[in-house]
Amino acid sequence: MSSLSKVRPGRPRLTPNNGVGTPREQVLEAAARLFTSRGFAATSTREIAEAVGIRQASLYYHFAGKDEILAALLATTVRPTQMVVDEIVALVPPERVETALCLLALVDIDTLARVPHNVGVLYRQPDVISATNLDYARFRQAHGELVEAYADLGSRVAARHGVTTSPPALGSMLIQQVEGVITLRTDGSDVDRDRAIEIAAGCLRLCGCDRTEVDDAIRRAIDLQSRSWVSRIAVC
Amino acid sequence: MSSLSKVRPGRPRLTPNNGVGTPREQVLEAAARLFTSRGFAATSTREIAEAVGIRQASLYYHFAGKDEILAALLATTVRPTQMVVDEIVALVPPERVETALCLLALVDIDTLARVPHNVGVLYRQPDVISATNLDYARFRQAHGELVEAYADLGSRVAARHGVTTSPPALGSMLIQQVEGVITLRTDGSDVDRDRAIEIAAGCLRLCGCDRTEVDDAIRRAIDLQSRSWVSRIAVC
DNA sequence: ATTATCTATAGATCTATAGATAATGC
DNA sequence: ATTATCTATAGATCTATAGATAATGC
Repeated sequence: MSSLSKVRPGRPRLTPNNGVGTPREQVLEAAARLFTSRGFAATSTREIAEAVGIRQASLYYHFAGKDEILAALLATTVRPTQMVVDEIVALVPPERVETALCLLALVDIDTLARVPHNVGVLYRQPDVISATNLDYARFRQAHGELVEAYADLGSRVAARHGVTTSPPALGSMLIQQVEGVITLRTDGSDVDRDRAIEIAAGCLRLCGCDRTEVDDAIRRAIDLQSRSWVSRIAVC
Repeated sequence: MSSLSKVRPGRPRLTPNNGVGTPREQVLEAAARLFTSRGFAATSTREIAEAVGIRQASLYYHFAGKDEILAALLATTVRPTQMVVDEIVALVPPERVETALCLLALVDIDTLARVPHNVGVLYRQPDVISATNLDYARFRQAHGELVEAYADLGSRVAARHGVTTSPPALGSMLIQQVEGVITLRTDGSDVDRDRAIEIAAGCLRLCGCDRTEVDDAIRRAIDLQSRSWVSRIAVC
């Protein structure tokens, strides 16, 4: 049995369907790749169709329009971390806030480094923001909650070290650090395990941890990550 | 005498010229605002012309095309910091690396917070990157040199504190922190002096400085900045 | 009959060019 | 004469719709 999708009804494509998944999924995959690499407004429906291997008009059987393709993409783009923040925090005893922060950072960095196309970056593109009013608000809300989680854990760590940075500022500095992964990937660097650990260590130092505390928290967080389900978070 | 531009030859505009600067500058200003807020590909030449108050075709008297407008914008967008890194570093005695790093960060944050439109963000937009092959390479080069300056200063500070993060990784973490200002501005937050200092302090902590070292370096850097020409860097 | 494609095309842009026009400046 | 605009428009897209067609499935 072939790994190709089983033969479906409907008129055959001019170039045979060699893609994986349903046609709808093929469109989303191609659109994700083109939107993130060339931009939403700069990508025509024709280019998406060509990437899939169908005619431009055939897109409209699956989606009502270009905006709908974007909306469908954005809807699937909750950063997996957002689903599991609470579980991550609950995994660590409250007196080990450093470890919790470190684990959150590591999980987040891992997912950002691994998602196939960085669909999350679309929310930073002005053409996307002006194209979708509804979804953008929802994304900002969810993202804001993640920032709050960083702010909460971070400022609890910071308080122990006399670091007086305000929680909101600290939260945005921490997530900025983690989301540097997106920039690195865009620039073509690969984010390996060592790099992930360096970034997580940076987060701890941002909160005022000294070297031994950083090393300790990293060790514990890596251990927790390797033995728990959080390492197996779905990557869309 | 009026503050409006003096009357020029040429057929008058349908709507009188109330803008400041030459027509060329008016086009660049409008394009900067639209490109950064709505995206390059998503902005039509008609929209630029309307923002200026002229007809779409009149743009072509000043620029050969939309790409030329973009190129002219990008050409004026060397981050002022890039011009003065060496001077900033030279301003501080070599044994005070912390202060030098802090000063560099403060100057950089200040300029990023104050440039009228964040034209630098254009280089992060995929449609811009694929539209301009030539200028992009030059920008990356200049930006890379700035990252190296951060990497150099940062790792000299880090070495004193047993922080073993590799210089390139540390450099990108530091600039990531500083460029968080761009994200903040995009999100509508205002970056005041206190916020700038918090971010600069974060840079020092990233390199392993403890609280007293951070406070000391901040104090010295602020003093240097206030008494030297670097506070008066041109903002395009 | 249902499904998923195809061809063909309308209508709305959008970019860029050609040539006219209304000022100033000599 | 020179300058900076204007009007008009060609030609190239680009999005979306209408209707035909070639498969499967009952």
